[in-house]
Amino acid sequence: MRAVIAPTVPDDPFASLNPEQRAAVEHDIGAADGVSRPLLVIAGAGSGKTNTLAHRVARLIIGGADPQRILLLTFSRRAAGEMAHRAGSVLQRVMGRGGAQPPASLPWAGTFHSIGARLLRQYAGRIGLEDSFTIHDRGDSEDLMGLVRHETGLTQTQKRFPLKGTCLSIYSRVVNSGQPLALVLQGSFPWCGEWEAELKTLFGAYVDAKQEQNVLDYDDLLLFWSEMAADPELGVELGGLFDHVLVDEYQDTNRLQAAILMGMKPSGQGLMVVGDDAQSIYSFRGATVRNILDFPKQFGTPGQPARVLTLERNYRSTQPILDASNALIAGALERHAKTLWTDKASTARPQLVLIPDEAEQARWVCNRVLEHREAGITLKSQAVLFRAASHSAALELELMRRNIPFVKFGGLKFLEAAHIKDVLAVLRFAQNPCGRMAGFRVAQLIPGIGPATAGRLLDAVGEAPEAALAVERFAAPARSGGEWQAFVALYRALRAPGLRWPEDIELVKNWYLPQLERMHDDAQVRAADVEQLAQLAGGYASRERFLAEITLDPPEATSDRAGPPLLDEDYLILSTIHSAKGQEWKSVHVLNVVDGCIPSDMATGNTADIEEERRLLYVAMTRAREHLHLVVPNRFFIKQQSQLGDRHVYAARSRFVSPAMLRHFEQCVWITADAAKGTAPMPDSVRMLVRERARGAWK
DNA sequence: TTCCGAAGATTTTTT
DNA sequence: ATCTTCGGAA
Repeated sequence: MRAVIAPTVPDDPFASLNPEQRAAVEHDIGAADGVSRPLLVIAGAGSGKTNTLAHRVARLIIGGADPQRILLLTFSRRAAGEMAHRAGSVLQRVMGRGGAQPPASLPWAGTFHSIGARLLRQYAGRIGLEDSFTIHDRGDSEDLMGLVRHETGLTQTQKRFPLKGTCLSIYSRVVNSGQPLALVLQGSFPWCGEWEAELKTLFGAYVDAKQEQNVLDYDDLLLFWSEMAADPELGVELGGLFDHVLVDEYQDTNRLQAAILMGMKPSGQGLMVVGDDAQSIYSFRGATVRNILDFPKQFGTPGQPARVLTLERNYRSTQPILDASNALIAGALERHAKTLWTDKASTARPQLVLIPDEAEQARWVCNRVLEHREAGITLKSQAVLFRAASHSAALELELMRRNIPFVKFGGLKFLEAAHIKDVLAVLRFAQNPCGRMAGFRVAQLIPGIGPATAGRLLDAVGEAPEAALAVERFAAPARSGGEWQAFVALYRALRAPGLRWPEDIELVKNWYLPQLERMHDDAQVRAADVEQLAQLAGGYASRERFLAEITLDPPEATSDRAGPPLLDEDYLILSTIHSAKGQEWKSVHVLNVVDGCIPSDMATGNTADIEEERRLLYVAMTRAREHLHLVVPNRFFIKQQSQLGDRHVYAARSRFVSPAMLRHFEQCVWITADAAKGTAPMPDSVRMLVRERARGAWK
C-alpha cells in the first residue's frame, strides 16, 4: 500500500495553476467510488498544456497512484521525457527537499509506436508473433515494397506504376485511416486511381512478405496493438495494466490510435486526453480531428458523461501576436470556438516583411537574428520556421557564410544516409536472419555480389535451421574471394553468444570502414558519421534495444557542422513547422509566407487540405513569445517542377494573410537599392530598412 | 550476373 | 539538382 500524501500548503506547486488547469489536475481525485471519469482538455496554444499534464501526473501519484500503472502517450520521445521531468520536479517540491523520495520515473511514457513495440514484444507469444521481430523504418519498408512491386511484375506495366514510396504512403494511409483503398485513392491519390486492383494485390504480397520475414513496419505497431486491444480477453488484460491513461496531442491521433484506447478503456475510466483542434497538422498521416471532436460521444455514457475543460489563457505570447493568430484561425471553416488571451501586453505588432527574393530573405533574416542577439536574445531562443525542409537551403548557406551556428530539425535524417543504413543493416541481419531487407542490403556490399546472388543467399538462410551455418556454407561467386570470407567471420562473431554490446559495433566498424573506402570518394565524412553512430550505440542497453529504439526515435536534428554542436554553445534553431510542434521561442521568423509554400502547391486540391495549411501557419505563429516576423519573398525559385528547368516564380502573399488581417501587422518593405529607383514613396518603416541595408553592405 | 552510365521521373510534412 | 530505373558491356 502506498501512502497518500496531501499537498502541503507552504510550497504548493499547484497554487500557480489557473482555475481551469487546476480543475483538470484535480479532476475526480479522491472521487467517492475511486474512479475518474473520461476527461477531455481542449488546450489552446501556449496555455500551459504540458505543465497541466505534468501536474496531473504528479497529483495522481500524490493521490496514491502507482507510477508503474500510468500510461502516458505523447507525440515524441522528447515530449515524454519533458513530461516525466516536470512531473518529477513537482513531486519533489511537494515531498520537500528532506524526503529521500526518488524523482518520479514513468516507465510507461512514450509514443504510441514505442509503447506498442514494447507491448507487442511482451505479448508476442500470445498472438503468434516471434518475439525477435525487427522493426522496419520508412526506408526499409519502401525497399521491401519496391522488391515486392518488382516480383509482382508491376514494373513491367505499359503505363508507369506508382513508385515504391507512393505505394507505401497509400498502404499506410489505408491502414491508419481504416478507410477502404478506393476511398483513399480518390481522396488523396487521385492520380493512382486506375491502379486499384494492382495495388490491392501488391499490398497483399507486401503483408505476406513482412510476416514471412518476422518484421513489423510502423503501421503494424499500431495495427497489431489495436487488434490485441479489440480482442475481448486480451483487451481487458491490456487495459488492466494501467489505472490511468493520458494522451497528449490528441488532435493528431488517427483512427487506429482511438481504437486502441477504446479497446483498452472502453468505459473511458481513467482516460484523459489533451489537444487542440486548431493545431491539427498531421492528417497526411491519417490523423483525424474527429477523434478529439467525438471524444465525449465515444467515451462518455449517460451515467458517466465525459468532462470537457478548455484552457484559453495563453502564457506564451504577447497580445498583439495572439491577436494576429486569432484573426488567422478565425478564418477557418470549422473549429471549436476559442479565443486565446493573455495579460502580456505589448505595443509591438508582429511584422509582415516584403522582400524581393529568397537570397534577400536569407540576408534579412540573418541581420535580424544578429540584431536580436545584440539585444540579449540568445540564438537558442530564436527560431526560423518553414513549411518544407528544403525551404531553408538559401538561409543555411548564408548562415554558414557568416559563421552563425545553427541546428536544423526535420527534413533529411541521419538514418537515411546510405552508410548509416549499411551499418544498421549488418546489425539487423545478425539480430533477425529472416529479415530479408537487411541481409539483401548487406550482401550487396560485398564486391561481386548483386541482387541475384544476394537473393540466393537469403533463400539458403531462410531454409536452414541455423542461420550462421547457412552463411558459412554459402558458395559465394569466386570473384568475391577473401571479401566473402571476411564477412562470414564477422557474421559468426556477431551471432556468437558471449558478445557484449556495444562490442558488436566495433566489429562491424572494422569490417565496414574498408568497404566504405572502396565504395565512396567521400569516405572520410561518412566514416565520421559511422563513428557518431557508434557513440550513440553505447548509450543503449543491448543490440535489440538499440535497433528498436533507433528506428522509433531517431536523432532528430541534423547539423551541417562537423559533429553535434557542443552543449554549451549557442546556436540558432531551424525547423520545419511540423517539427516545431509544442515548442516556443522568444523570436520566430517564418519563411516563405507565400501562396505555393503556405499553402503548399501540393495541398491545394481540396478544402480540407487547405484548412490544414492554415492551421500549420497558425502553429508557426503561436510559437513566438515576443517577436514574430512573417517573411514574404516576392519571387522565389521553383525546382524540380518544369521540364524547362529551374525558373523564378512571382509569388503572392499567402492567401491566409487576408487584407482584413493586415491591421494586425506592422508592414515593412525591404528593397535593394536598384529596385528602389523610380518607385512610389515607401511606408515609414522603409527608412529603417534602408538603413539596415546600408549596414548589410558591409557584411 | 554484375556494374556502369544514360535516360527518366520528380508532390511536403513524420512515427 | 537528385534519385530511380533501365539497357548494354564486361
